[in-house]
Amino acid sequence: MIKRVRVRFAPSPTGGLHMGGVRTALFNYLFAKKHGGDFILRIEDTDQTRFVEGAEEYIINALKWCGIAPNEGVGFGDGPHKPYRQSERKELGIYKTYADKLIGSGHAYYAFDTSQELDEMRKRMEAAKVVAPQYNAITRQNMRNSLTLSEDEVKKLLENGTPYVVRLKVPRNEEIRFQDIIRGWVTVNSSQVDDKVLLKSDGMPTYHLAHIVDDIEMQISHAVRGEEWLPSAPAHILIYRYLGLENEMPLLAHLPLILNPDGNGKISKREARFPVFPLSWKDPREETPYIGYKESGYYPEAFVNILALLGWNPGTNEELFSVEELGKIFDFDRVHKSGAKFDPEKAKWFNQQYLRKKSDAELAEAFKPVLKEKGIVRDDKFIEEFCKLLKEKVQFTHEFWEQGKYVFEMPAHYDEKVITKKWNETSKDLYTKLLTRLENLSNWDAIILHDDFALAQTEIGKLDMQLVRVLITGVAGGPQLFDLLALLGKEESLTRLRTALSKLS
RNA sequence: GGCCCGUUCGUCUAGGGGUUAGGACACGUCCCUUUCACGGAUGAAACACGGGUUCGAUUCCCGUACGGGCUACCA
Repeated sequence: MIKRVRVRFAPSPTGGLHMGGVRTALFNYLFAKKHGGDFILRIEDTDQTRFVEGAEEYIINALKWCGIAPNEGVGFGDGPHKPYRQSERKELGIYKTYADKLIGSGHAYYAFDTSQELDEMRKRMEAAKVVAPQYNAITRQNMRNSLTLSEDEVKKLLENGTPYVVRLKVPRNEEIRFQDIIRGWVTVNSSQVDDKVLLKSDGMPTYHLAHIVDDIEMQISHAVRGEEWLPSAPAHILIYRYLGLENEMPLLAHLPLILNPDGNGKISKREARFPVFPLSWKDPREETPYIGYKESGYYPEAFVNILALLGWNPGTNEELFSVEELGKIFDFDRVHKSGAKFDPEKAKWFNQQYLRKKSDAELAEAFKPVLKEKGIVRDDKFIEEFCKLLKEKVQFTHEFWEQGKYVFEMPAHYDEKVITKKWNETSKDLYTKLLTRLENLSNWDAIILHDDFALAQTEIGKLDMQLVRVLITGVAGGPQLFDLLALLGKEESLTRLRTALSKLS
């Protein structure tokens, strides 16, 4: 029997969703698309101490912006397995049922140790030169739990309402072998796995129990998550096994991490010199908000394209893909094992590629707010023409202004380098003659201007086109000069030329 | 420290027992353009190291080095 593909993205609402998380969501989404399956959003809010206001909403909005919306789950209409928020599922007693089952079969036990007692145990272990103190098959023998306490004592403690956790009883020395879709077979000895807490003293499940219960109940076919989960996967295998669900458990896929471009480690939101969040994120606990890809001028399709190629590739030389295309060709067999350093420079290039695919009208529409903000009024046709001229020069919409503001404003000063080099005592006379010629020109379009300039050179002397450009715009570079003159129009162009001539005397 | 995972140009990567080790970003040069950019061409640039296995290893195996992850009543 082949299971229907059902994958989930299951973040914790502990902050803004960063690009690594989005990439995990994306790969889940693409895999679901590829196999015509379901993509589910589950909110894993089992840690009440780390809950952050607005995080859940942010996650939902970010997925929407990226165009990788789940078809089931929190914020996306729920579905047959609702609720999809673990805190709500806990109220239903779902997790306790499974925990009780494990206790019943002797694979889990109650532990009454206080955090102080746990600290003391760790200190003792460290003093005894144990490098990694663990609550495990050895140390649990000296702790206060239902394995060391008598049945009566345990009963009494429970009746008295003594706080307890439920721990997984991990065997002392047993090979645990499991297959990962991306990494192949992984073998770990159970001596390396601690007796993981399954149910916390506040009654909430930990991730380890909760995700397993939910993946089973929600009929998840593939558990796709970051590499940071690989070390705890053996414990998860044990839980499935002790629950008698090993044959029903989802296939595992551990994704490589996205690494910091310079130096090492996972991308850090604090130190990064590039956006790490898709949308800007204001953490209620912090002063300054983080600016997002959206606010930095990235198109969602570019952002998604960048992410898709971090740790995966199509096996061809093509690099530009829409989400739809990716959903047809993506699969785990071409996902890497090793982490990928993120390159902000290449990210910009991707955005440029998408910007250039936009029509002049679309670009103009996006640029209008900038003009409006500056109090500049121009008709649509003018703005479109402007965008057409400058689109080859920009990577982001906001650069239209930086690159071409001289179209909308009279030059305040003239590029010094060019003036120093090219403006001499004969210039004023020469360009005044040019001005006179242009005043008499009846047609003002790029081709006519081009021809007339050529002709002018034979009649009034050699013109320096870059100098002309500087007289008109103030800056040394820009789009085709004749196109630019045509865009400015005769009156504006000549006014600028006159102004320059008088200022430069 | 221990455990797990990894390692092809600076970066993202293709490839995979016999290749001039391919592409993209960034960088250099040239062409196009009466400027800049775009585009085109081109250059520099990589199989971490040491042992095996093999006629032959960048490719397979083992070590080492390096990188990363994990090592909570966090996910």
